[in-house]
Amino acid sequence: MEKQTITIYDVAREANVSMATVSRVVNGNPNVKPSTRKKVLEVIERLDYRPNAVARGLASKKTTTVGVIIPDVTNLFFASLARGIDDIATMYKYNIILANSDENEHKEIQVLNTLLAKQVDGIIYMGNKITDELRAEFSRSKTPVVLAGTIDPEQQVGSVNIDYIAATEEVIGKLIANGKNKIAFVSAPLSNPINGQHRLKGYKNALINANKAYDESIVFELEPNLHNGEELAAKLIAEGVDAAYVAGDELAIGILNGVINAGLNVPEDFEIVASNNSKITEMARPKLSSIMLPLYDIGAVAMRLLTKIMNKEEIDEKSITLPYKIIYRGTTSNEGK
Amino acid sequence: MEKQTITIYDVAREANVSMATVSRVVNGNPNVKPSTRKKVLEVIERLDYRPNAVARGLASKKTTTVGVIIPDVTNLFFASLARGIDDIATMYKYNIILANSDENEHKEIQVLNTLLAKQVDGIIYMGNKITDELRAEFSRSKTPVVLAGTIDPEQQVGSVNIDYIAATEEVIGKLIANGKNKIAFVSAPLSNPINGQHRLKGYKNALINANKAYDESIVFELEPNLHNGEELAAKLIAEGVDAAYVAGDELAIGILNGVINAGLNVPEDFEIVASNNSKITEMARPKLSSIMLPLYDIGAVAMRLLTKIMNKEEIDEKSITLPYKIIYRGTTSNEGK
DNA sequence: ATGAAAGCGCTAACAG
DNA sequence: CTGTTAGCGCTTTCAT
Repeated sequence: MEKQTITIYDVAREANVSMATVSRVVNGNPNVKPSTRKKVLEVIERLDYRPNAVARGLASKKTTTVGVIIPDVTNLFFASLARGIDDIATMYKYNIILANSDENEHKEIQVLNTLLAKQVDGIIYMGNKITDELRAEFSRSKTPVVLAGTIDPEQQVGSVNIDYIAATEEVIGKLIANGKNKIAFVSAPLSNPINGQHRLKGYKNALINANKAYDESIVFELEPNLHNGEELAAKLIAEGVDAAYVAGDELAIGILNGVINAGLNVPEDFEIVASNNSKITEMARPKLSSIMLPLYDIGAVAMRLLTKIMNKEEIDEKSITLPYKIIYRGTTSNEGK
Repeated sequence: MEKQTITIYDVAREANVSMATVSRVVNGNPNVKPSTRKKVLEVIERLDYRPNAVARGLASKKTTTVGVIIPDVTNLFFASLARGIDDIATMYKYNIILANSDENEHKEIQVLNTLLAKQVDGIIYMGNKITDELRAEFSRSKTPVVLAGTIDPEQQVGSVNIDYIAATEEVIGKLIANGKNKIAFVSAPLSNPINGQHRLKGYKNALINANKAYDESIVFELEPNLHNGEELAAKLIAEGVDAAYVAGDELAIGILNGVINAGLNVPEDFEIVASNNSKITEMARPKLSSIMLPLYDIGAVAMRLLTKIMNKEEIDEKSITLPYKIIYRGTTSNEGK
């Protein structure tokens, strides 16, 4: 015999009140006499009643869940953002539906649509380049979208980032100040505006500031995994590169290990700066110097921004720029710092 | 003027059929004449109709979403499981609601309840010790639960794991065969049955096999983070330990770096074996030898198992044990292997 | 093969 | 402060 799910109606009957009243106490509506509230609460307790969020969602047109599109949870960079997102979501009584996209345009569209079908109240998107098709889908629905740690040059929707240009410029400047002559720019695909437009621009700016020529032959674009980093090390050394700015922590560790295994000393012969400061930068030996993105905060602030939008509050600035730091650890020479 | 959401009713009207028919074509019910199916499909296309999953969920009592309770997405071990879970979920048309619990009993109960309120079709739980209260909640609802990479001695619900005892026993045996005399057992809290009962048992077994005494003074229990590992290294060296089995990859890297920074050679003076083989084991220098848990697969199989249960299919064995491997990399001496 | 109609469990006016 | 009454958008018998 099936266990009968007990509904708001059962509670109403047992408590001798109407469904509306039960609904009121469940939702904390103050317009209920304390004594009847108490009575209802007792029945709820006794019957072990649990409101059905789906029914509630249908009736109220709000699901208190937000969709989160993430390239890959297994990537510490995004996982850290996701953690910030979830914590703030929880704080505001939202849950998150997490969907991996692998930065695949087709999957992104696909996932976005199922998220919308599930009537999420909002969406947080993390990824790379936002295709026109995706942008079109974003605006087609009136569901609010916020970008976390990703940049859309069109700036249609809210977003949270740091000033990648300034950060990169600063760090390259430091490398130059340290006496490095040939500083490589190593990056995940440049199709990502953060890499291709912002970080690269910061790199160029620093070069200009120092009166150095931009040399495209030491700008590398590759899939950001450990192996590619290890492999690139030899090439870097062969090119006479003596420092590298690396967009992608895993890539940075690969390069670091590759360079050391090749017999060079870090930071004496070769300096490296990573750019995300995910947990793994501290696992390297020596520990990686890195731009310190406030990963958790980016996620948290993005979610907070989304709650405001969902709540139709006034937003002063929908493109939020968070402060960054640069932390010089073992892969840069720290004299004079 | 508000954009009017278009419903199944609108489609029915425009296509001159009943809602039931539209519902049928949307759900791929074969009992529809091809010509009318075509007609309906055209209207759906024209009106850009998208079924409301919430309404569907209320009517059908199935939400096609599963809840995933995870200690912390930021932990590569669990993130890897989560990836396997999500991929298989997607394959079977489910979405996942991801909720971080921090292995906090209170949060776990809390989260479980909101998941149930949202009428998830099933739950995948990852964590540590399953408290009696949690176990009680599990059985209180008829929502199926599967444990991924976590052990409940009570074996109430389905679960997917490897044979931790055998794996640990094998790896300790190897360390002994390599001539190591004082092998520490370093672990995250032993309250987790995997650590406290299975892994530790494997460790003891190996000792017995080799006719060595169990020495509690070199069994360490601590929060599994990098810093604790680094700090423990000195103690280990002081104790005259010459090898360590470490349950927790981050912890293992900490110990590795600590030991090397103290001037020892790895693996000559000190061997280390990690036990989860998350991505970071390869980022260490030298790369960490490790028990190779099929993390992704554990998640994937757990989700697959859950789909079967949700689908009320016959389950031959609800406690699944996946094969493991041991991969000897740079932190163990590999002579004779 | 198709339609009518009764819910699914809850919220939200509205009335009192 | 409380009850009545419509729905929310879709699935699902049950007829036809």
